[in-house]
Amino acid sequence: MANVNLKKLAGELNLSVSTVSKALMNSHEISIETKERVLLLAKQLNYIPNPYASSLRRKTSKTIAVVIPEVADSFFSIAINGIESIAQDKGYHVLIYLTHENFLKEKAILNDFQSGRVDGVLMSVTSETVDTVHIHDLCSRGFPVIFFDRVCEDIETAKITTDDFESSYKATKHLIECGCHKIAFLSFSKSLSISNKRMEGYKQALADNKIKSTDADLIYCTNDDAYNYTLLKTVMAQKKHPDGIIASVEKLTTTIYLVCKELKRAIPRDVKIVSFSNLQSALILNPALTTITQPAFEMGQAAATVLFKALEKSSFNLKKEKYVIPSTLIIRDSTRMAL
Amino acid sequence: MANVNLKKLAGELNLSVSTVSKALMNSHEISIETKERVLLLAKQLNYIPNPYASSLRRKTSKTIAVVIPEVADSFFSIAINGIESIAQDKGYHVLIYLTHENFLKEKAILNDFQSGRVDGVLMSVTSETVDTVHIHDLCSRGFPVIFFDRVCEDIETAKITTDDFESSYKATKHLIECGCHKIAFLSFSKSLSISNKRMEGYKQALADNKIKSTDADLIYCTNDDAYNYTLLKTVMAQKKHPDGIIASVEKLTTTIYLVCKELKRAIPRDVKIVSFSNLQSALILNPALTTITQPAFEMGQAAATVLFKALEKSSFNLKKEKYVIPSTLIIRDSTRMAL
DNA sequence: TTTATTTACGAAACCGTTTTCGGGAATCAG
DNA sequence: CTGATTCCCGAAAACGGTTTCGTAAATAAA
Repeated sequence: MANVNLKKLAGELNLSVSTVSKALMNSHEISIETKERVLLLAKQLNYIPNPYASSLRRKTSKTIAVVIPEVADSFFSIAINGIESIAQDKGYHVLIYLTHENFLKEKAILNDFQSGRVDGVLMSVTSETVDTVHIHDLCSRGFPVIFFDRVCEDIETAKITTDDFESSYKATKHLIECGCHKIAFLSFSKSLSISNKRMEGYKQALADNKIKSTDADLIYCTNDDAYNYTLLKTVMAQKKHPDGIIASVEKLTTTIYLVCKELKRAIPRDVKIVSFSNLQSALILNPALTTITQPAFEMGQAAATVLFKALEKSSFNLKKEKYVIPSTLIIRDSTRMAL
Repeated sequence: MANVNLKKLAGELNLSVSTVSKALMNSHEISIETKERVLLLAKQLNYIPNPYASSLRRKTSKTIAVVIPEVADSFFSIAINGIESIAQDKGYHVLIYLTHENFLKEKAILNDFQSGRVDGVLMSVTSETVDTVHIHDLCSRGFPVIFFDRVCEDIETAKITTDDFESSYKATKHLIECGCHKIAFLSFSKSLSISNKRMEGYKQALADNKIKSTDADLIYCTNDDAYNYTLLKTVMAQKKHPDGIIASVEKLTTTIYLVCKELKRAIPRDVKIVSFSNLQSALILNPALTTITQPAFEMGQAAATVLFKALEKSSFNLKKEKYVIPSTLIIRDSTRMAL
């Protein structure tokens, strides 16, 4: 492929390889005239340096990794957008790895990073991740790890999150103010801190409003849509079904809507629904969905920005970097009182 | 980072670097006992080869690129899923590049591939791409380029598409059968072949059913949501507004729904809508959206599969590879007659 | 026994950069 | 005029693998 390299340029110009290299790097050791000669020919021949030779020598790859559970989720899609926008600015390349919520995959992917393939990683852990030695290993080697959204509590490194507790609290309070008495919380992982924080916000709001919380109202969904469907169906089929629901993850929205449709539970009359979601189509749903919308793009940008700060200054202390970017509760028809 | 390398292993084992390397590659030149010794120590010390040293020497990177307009679109998200699933199987890494429908970005990104950074590219061109020399350049150097979804007609290489003409024809016919007489087509690019094929299918269906097509019914939307909103608003505000609409791209769905809501045009009573879309939430929209759903995951997988065939056999002729995976028309409430 | 072949390994070149080091020529200070 | 700097460049080592080639020893063939 890349047929024109430094040696070729050097040959054409009657210069040494090292001189050409330095000229291209705008080194002060090289005279202006020589630099111009080199630049000119390099442009003419469309010289493009071999990134792998360069990475090998410099021990930096100008590449970062993004490790996420999946990409078919608008939060992660939009976050990638934010990450990529910063990376492109900085001239970095971004490798994408999907774990599909599989812990072993996550482990294998991170293990590979010891090879020096990437200069740092932005990640959201899987819902299965409880053991964190694979991440700890990387961190202890000084490898930059930045968590965004789904963080590991027990690892001290940069974390970009949203205000999960507070926004969940607000959403729950909103449901209560709308007259809900029996509010269910749809969790999707027992281990994920993000899921637990949201649950805590929910519980706190109930407590503050003197509503007793039952464990029966905590619905543990999984990554399996079919399973979730039957689970939610049994929940909503009960005579004393919840009159308010908080879905702690976007993908549960479709399921709960379908269940309500099937069971002829009218939203918001029979049950009011609010969901953590970044779906652009939330406002054209039937009915329009009240959402807690996470600042996905901003979180992606923030994560990338922090990483690049660390890459630019090796003394940069990632452990101190904690950013909490607030989510916004957008009230729509699915929680409307008079309808 | 990667402190344990071949030299280290060789030292510990009293072997030469070349022997260790060959042992790890399971070369026949190395005795079984030596191989076992090497493998054991490599595992113990968690040896991970430096990918860049290897790429430099072998002139292959075990990395592919995916170049797409954006990722916050369910078609592309799902397609990435398909691509990544195959790549992970094959032990390849995938670099993501977003063009944001910007031709110059696309050009710069592809130009960089001459460096040997990636072994091949899967791409969907921008809506601005008319000049295709940058792609031609790569192809003529024998660099594997696989188009998926948004292809360039004038470039002979592997193409994975869906049946844009036929599915658009079917959708239009469906609208006609639902009693629509004035059907508008929402295009999003004058140059994109995919957009034009869909338009042709639409026109053909009109012609076959003796409905005269007016240029006024071809609505050219852009990448700017706000612009599209006002454009569609003026269209739908007319007294003789369309009674049927085909949205040729997913992102226009939200816009047209909002416009109808704003203008109190009832769907499907006043206007019936069908959209090219992979939104999972289509069936819980207000009303549920009739879609032409593209086989995004399968297209991604197919594209990756073709690429890996080419990478495994250098004699593989990409020019002959054309796959058309059909879309499916899913009829829902937004085109229902009696409502 | 001699010759040919196989087996198992090491030395060294190589991939294309970057970077250190050294040195000749020119410029400057004394 | 001599010595110290500065300017500009090239030789060579280095990065960490892979691959070619050579070769000593063991084995097979003649």
